[in-house]
Amino acid sequence: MRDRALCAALSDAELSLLNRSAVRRRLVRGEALFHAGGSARCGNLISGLLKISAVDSEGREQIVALAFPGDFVGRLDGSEPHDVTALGPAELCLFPRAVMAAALDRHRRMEQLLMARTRAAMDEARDRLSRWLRGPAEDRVMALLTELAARAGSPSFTLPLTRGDMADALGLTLETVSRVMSRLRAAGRIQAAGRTRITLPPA
Amino acid sequence: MRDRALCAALSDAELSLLNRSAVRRRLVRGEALFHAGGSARCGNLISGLLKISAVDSEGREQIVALAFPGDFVGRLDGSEPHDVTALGPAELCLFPRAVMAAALDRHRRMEQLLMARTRAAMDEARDRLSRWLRGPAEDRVMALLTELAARAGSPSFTLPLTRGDMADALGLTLETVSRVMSRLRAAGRIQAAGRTRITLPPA
DNA sequence: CGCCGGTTTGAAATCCGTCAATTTCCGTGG
DNA sequence: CCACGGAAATTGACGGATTTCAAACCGGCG
Repeated sequence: MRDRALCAALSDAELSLLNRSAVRRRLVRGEALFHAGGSARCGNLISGLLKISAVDSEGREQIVALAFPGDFVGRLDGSEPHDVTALGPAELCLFPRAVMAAALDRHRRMEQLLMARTRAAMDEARDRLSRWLRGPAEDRVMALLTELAARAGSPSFTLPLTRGDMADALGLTLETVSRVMSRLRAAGRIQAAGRTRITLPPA
Repeated sequence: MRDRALCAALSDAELSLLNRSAVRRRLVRGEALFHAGGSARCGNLISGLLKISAVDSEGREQIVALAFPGDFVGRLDGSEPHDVTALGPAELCLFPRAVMAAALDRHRRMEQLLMARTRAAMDEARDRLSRWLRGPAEDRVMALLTELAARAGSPSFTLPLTRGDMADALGLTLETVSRVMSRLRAAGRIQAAGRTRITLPPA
């Protein structure tokens, strides 16, 4: 994990120093890590999957990003504009903001890594604008499934989101997602064992 | 302008040094600054408005961001994943990538400014996910107009986008945008003189 | 004056959202 | 081990909003 996280920039000595203020945290499905408004901590996702979401004025939830293992979560300035919630069992390594900020200040390489990640997150958000939130529902669902397969590193994977979560991510309703999944299965564009075991044909 | 751009971090001497490799560029409406794939330059938008867009497999364009005066455009690593096009007459100050990268390497403050901007751009993209690309067409159009009014610093402004551009930004069709604009005008939710002079009522 | 890009408007078809009824899955307790 | 309960998912019907296709309109510029 360490090589995937920001800590890759640190020496062993520095790492153990940082680790003294580290807090391990485990979440279960649906448990909130942060709420919109602020947080005193930030850190890395070790395992599991998080959703980063906003709730609009009508009370509907929009997922603006997913966090995968190795991703940095939280803000250095404590301004957390979104809710961050576990989609399943998840494990994190958290630090007080001040500690993280000091580490970044000390290690330029670490700061550059964070910069690169932020850029990547921006590109991902923009990508989603074009690939997940336009066009017919079928295309959106396929785009999401394709992304998850890519992240899983295999065309066969366990779907970590409920239909409702998928709907919130894609800007659709739960029912539409369900119908589309059924249609995709019937058309042979995906294979499904149970409700969460998905396989994408080579195509 | 300088105080709004990254150069705010530089001393006069450093600035004049940097300026020796600066290139001024003017664009007319529809003229491309970058094409998806790569570019050798990056810099600041001085005046005018740019659209940053991707073209999907069906040939439709999705605007993933707008660039306003003072915004940084281009990438330090040359990987430009989007098309960047002028929405109207625009003026830029460009540098070779290597020069910009060296300046950032030398001036930590400048690098931090760029970092802050990248974060802001990410938040903006995520915001748009929830505010521009879901809900009824009327809400989306109003959200765009409100944003433009805020950027213009006045409830009365000249619409810099064609109906087609608005549609590409909002994930709608040109016709729907036109219909919605007519409806909004009829309902008194906006005032329009000619096709581009817009005024938003105080609300 | 007439072209042309941009815009408006219309009518029909389609897709998606809403409301509502079932059904499936899965963990829990008997 | 099975039955039960509830959450998640599926499916159906219907209405409305948006897209699509098509035609007409406006305004600037050669």
